[in-house]
Amino acid sequence: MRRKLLLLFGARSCTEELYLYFMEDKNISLQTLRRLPVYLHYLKLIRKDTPSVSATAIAEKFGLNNVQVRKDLAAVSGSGRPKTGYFTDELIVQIENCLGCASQTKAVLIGAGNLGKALISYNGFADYGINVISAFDNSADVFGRNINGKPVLSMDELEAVCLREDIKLGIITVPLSQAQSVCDTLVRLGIKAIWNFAPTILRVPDGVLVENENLASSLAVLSKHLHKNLDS
Amino acid sequence: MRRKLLLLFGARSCTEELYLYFMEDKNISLQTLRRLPVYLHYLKLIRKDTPSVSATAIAEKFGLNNVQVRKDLAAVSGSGRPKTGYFTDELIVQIENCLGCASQTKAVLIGAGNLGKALISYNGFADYGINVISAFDNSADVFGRNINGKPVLSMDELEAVCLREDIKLGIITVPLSQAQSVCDTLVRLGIKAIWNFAPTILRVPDGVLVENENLASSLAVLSKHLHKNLDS
DNA sequence: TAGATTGTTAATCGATTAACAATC
DNA sequence: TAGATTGTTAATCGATTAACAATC
Repeated sequence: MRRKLLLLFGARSCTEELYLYFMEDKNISLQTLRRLPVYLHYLKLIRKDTPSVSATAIAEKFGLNNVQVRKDLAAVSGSGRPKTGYFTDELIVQIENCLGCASQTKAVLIGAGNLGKALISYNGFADYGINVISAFDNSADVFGRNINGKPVLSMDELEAVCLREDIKLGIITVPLSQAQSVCDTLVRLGIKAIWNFAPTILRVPDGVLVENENLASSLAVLSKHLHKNLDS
Repeated sequence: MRRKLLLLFGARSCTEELYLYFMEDKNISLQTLRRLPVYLHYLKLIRKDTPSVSATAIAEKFGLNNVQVRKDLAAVSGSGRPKTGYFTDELIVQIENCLGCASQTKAVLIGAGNLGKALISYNGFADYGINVISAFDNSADVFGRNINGKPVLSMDELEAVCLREDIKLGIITVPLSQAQSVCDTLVRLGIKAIWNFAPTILRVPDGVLVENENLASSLAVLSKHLHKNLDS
């Protein structure tokens, strides 16, 4: 697809060309987007020994359908070659570009309980260009402390920090009862993407994306599977 | 559905009836299963003030389609009444039964890094009948310590514990590089369900369920959404 | 009775997979 | 050239939504 657009280049105005370019890039399916980081990690692991890799080999590695992998890669690359496959280094760069790993996105985390503390201590965010600048929590246990070099501030300071730093991403790790009201506050402060760990579905206006990391939902699936086997 | 089966009761043998009962119970769609805990939490919250609740009201609360909620509830309840809706307490019990909240499932956790520590400190598992009995890690930092009253044991002891306690659920919070080999070990020790936090897709034989809590995938979705908005 | 609500059947939508043509 | 591999078009599958009949 990308290749075709580049061939067309020159026949259209530059603006129109760029528009089409971005439009198409946006149409990556949600499921594809979720698989791309898996491929990316794997490719980084094998890059030293394996200069080129085929979709078939990746599919084999993860037990996926090879057409699925090829479609996923086609969405970001378009530089695969029959017989050869894809150049590993090239593919890594293309996936990273698609995911926006190079950019720096500042984020805040609300709720410094066990899970919140673990997340702020986790250093894997940087790989995706995400930088959690501070946590917010009113509880006396954590308020004022430093975790992983990041300050835990009072909720009173949330507004000032969000506006000053132009924060676009919020991570919610508060208990269920506070989740929706924290969410509403974040939206009011201009946040455009929310990573929600509370076991609920948050209501947000159009243009704000919520990604639910609902541990309860996963537990339900696992628990059900175990009981299914017991029943039969 | 359930109601129909109960009406048929007596016309069939008891064994056949029970078989059908469990078969149908198993066919709850994956997505429905993921939403049930969300409803359950909400119902518990409102049970005091709200003796009965309609699917429409629940749908409204979470911004879902009301037919979807009704289908979800039909899968576990079948006791809804036109005009009234569902009795809150009854619905809670029915969802809990479906999810197997009452039973006790023992689990082990492999990898007591930041995330592993947070999960073992999290007390919400009990709500789903899951009891993490111990963590396993060879790192000198954590090995031999107690976290939230649960011992962190050496990996050498994993086999003995799994077999002795008849463990069916394993939680993987090790780094990517060790994830598949830990998974293989757990499968060999008879584990039937795996909750995987490593950013990869694990390969398992038929009959073993893997639930991926891939933080990298979620970050990819969030990161992409933020960049989409910047581009346009 | 009238109206709110349930539950079911059919239509739509998105994602996966199968079949096949194109290419190095 | 022959064969491996890509990329595309069509078929399938599961989940969501719309339309409607049933019920208290």
